[in-house]
Amino acid sequence: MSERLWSTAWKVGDLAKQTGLSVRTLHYYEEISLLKPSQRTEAGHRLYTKKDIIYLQQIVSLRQISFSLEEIKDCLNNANFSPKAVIQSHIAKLHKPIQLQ
Amino acid sequence: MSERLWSTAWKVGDLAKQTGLSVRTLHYYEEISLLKPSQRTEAGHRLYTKKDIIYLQQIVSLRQISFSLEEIKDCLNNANFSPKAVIQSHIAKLHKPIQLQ
DNA sequence: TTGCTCCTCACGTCACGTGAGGTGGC
DNA sequence: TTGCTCCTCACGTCACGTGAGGTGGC
Repeated sequence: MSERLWSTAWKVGDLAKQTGLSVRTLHYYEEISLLKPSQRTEAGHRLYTKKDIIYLQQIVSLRQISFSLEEIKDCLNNANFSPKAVIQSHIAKLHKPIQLQ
Repeated sequence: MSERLWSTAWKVGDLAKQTGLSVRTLHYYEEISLLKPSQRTEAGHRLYTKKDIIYLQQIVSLRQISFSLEEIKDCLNNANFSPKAVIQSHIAKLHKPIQLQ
């Protein structure tokens, strides 16, 4: 009956090790509805699928360029979201020089 | 007597505009003894010198690669501090690939 | 059975944000 | 005098860290 449904899924600890995030961080992302695992085991353990992981990689990328988690949520929920445009606008900001005097 | 000592110095608001940091952030950096302005006016207004600004630019650089303010303090207080070594170790970390399975 | 990982609270912390109330120079 | 910037509290918030106490599969 229960033939390890999660053979192609990852538990929260696996994902933490592989991404360098903490388990607490993944819990928090679920808490604020940023990334909810697609499945749970019968015992209530979180199961992340390949799809979840791809989504998480986008989150991590945007976080690295100092987006707030709220902004990331907006970006990824927006059907018009274009990674290329986001990166380009980020680079444009970086090119604004720090001017003294 | 007081012939605008700060002709070659910047007030906290000037510095905020030019670096993109907030005034509160600069207050906070002084509060935790990360960056104390070299001078104050008679009225108690913070005056940052060229030296302070160079120091601040190092802080901002290290913060951008996700150093904590405590780590930054240690780095910059360490006589052996080598920007090159820090950046190289940071790049090495980035090259550690995210591995699944 | 022992160890490890998982779970849900829940309080603590870091790095600021955001007024509140008042002072000071062009 | 009006506006703007400056000051010092001090409480709030975001993104987690860190136990506390208990459950579950190899």
